[in-house]
Amino acid sequence: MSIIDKAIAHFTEELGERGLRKTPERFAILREIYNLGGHLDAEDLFMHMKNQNYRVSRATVYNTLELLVEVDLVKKLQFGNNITLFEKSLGYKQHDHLICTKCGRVQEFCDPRIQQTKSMVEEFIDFEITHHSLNIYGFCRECRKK
Amino acid sequence: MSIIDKAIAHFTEELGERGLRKTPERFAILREIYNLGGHLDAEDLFMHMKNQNYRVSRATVYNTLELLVEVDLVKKLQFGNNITLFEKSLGYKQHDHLICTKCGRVQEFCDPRIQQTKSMVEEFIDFEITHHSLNIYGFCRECRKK
DNA sequence: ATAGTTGCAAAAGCTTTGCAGTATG
DNA sequence: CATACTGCAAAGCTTTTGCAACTAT
Repeated sequence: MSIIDKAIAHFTEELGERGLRKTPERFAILREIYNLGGHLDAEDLFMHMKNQNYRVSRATVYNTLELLVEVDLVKKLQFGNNITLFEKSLGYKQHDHLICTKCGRVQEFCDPRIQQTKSMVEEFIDFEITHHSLNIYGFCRECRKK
Repeated sequence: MSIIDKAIAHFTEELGERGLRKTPERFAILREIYNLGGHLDAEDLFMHMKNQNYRVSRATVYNTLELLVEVDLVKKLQFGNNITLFEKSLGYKQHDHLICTKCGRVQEFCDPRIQQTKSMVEEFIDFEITHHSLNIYGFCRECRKK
């Protein structure tokens, strides 16, 4: 069973549990995100759907993205001030992001230390963590050369 | 010499070096941020200035905030989707933030591990770091009790 | 004197909302 | 068939921009 099929199955189940309707738009958007891959914003996604002659509205794109974030199929990323991107999350291991402020490129990286930090926070500050966001900004290798 | 005086001195120097004018509005905004303390957004700051009968415009508040971030006197924080807050940074040691998604409260915490992560990124990924943002979201002690 | 800055209001950009029509369960 | 969901366009919010007036140097 491929990742996309697992995602669709999970979405179907969640929609059922929540008493929400299984509309074709919702599945089309999920499929598009998983097929495209990478990081994309709401407008990108909307245009991609339009270009393929899907009849979807911006409102539905925004609503569905929010829903997909809620059921953990998509992660919402916030970089800098007004850059919001989304990425598929099923089958992805935990990672954080490096953002090049010159060329805008986004790289992923992993460091288990963040897990230790989170454990420390839960234990000593008595804070119940739902999620985190670690972004490191600077210049990527290519931009440093120039 | 108090923190605020150091901040003013630093700002004066930076403005001089950059050939920018030392306008009363710029210093008034800097003073307001350091006097108020805590986390505040652009609109808060604008209203505070207005209430004290300062004659400043929103544009100047935004421009000056950006300038203060550039000269490292103020840090810009981005929480969730559309929450941008600013905090004074002179005399503050490095820290990150815990954001309660129920009551909106923002707590600060320190963990030296983030420095190790940054060193690792610089060394092994060849990425030149300028700054980072680590936000942990969840429920604070008070909200967990309810 | 002369640019850099400011205030004001309009514009821009992204996201949400209202409403009438549509289609899921 | 009832009503959750959709498309469309208008409205909302925060931030930016354009321009005439002002002022630091």
